Amino acid sequence: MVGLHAQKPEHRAPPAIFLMGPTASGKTDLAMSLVQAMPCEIISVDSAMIYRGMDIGTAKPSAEELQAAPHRLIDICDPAESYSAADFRRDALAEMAEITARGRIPLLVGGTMMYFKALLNGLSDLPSADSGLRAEIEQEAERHGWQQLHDELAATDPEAAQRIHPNNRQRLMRAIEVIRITGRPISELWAAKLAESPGTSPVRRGSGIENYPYITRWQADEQTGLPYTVYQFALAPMERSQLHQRIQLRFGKMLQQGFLDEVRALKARGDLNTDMPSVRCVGYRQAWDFLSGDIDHSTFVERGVAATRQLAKRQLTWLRKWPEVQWLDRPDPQAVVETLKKSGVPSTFMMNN
RNA sequence: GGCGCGGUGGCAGAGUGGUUAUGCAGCGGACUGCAACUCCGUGUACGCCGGUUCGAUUCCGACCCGCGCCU
Repeated sequence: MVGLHAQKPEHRAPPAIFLMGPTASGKTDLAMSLVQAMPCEIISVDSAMIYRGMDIGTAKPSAEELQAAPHRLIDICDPAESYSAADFRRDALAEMAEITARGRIPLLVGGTMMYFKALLNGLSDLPSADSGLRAEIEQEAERHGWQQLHDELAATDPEAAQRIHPNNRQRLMRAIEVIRITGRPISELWAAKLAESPGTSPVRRGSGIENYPYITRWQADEQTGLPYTVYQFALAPMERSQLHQRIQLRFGKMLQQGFLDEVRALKARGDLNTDMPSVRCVGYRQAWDFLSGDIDHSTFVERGVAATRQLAKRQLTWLRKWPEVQWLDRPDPQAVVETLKKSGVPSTFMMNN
């Protein structure tokens, strides 16, 4: 394939499309249509679909759909593993670079807003999680109480203490973890990223992108520091009640498709537990409780559906304040194509093959 | 028809003569390495009418509705 970028050496970063939206809004449908309409390749942005063996409950695209439109970053982890926003950023950048190098457009589709944010805005240079240290911190908390840990944080890093509620153990633990590993206040490390002026270093070292000559020639986007021109879309029905309806319907379908058998199989492995991110996923956690005999079937369904609604609400909270998104109230590929054309995406990108 | 018990916010469920029960759901929000996570905020609701009282969701009476028993 002739390098489209080489033919049209504008000093503009190559395109990338973000397709975001709450659960059950029809993102997969729209992505499938877009793959038909233009030369793009899908990268999943979903913290649950990364897990192998978790297909029904995560609403993973079907085998036929995956055949027609391969999704990257799906089925990349065992349910016993955990995966972080930093992992995602690294992997997504590598996949984007590869797709772009082939003259195609990366289409990032999903609902894990934290991953989108990490990709778009980057992350500070922080150490990754240390399970040993976390266990230690947890023990201390059991002895002295979480409040005391928060007091401790307030003494050494008042800014972080102010931003993290004392009840938010997970984030409190993370802050203390980082401080103990680096010996520096976490708020200082957060600030370090903001100081780095965006746009000046188009290629992030270690991202994998520097291996692709097509890309290194472009300026990074001024806003994000990403070496892509990002077009962002948010898909969600206008009416919340409509989304609730879809969620309810879809949960019922999942049950018919054997969702409980899927969870039964996970449970039967014997090495998974409810502290793991995989088992904490919406629906799975409630199914786990049901299969353990802690709740009855109707409670399971009720709580599973409610948890999904709550997920959708949190996703919408992210999206509402998201800058520069175009909202779509239904999975209409034409609307996306039109926007891209108007935005000056080269027409060679608009025709498939 | 008679007797008994009960009617509390969308649901569940305490309670009191005058100061917010609470839980769940819903809604709003935060969120830089577990993010489909984690966390924060948010509702004077007491069946109806009358009476007692400075004051009634709480006491008294009638009525309506539900459940149970009796004829």
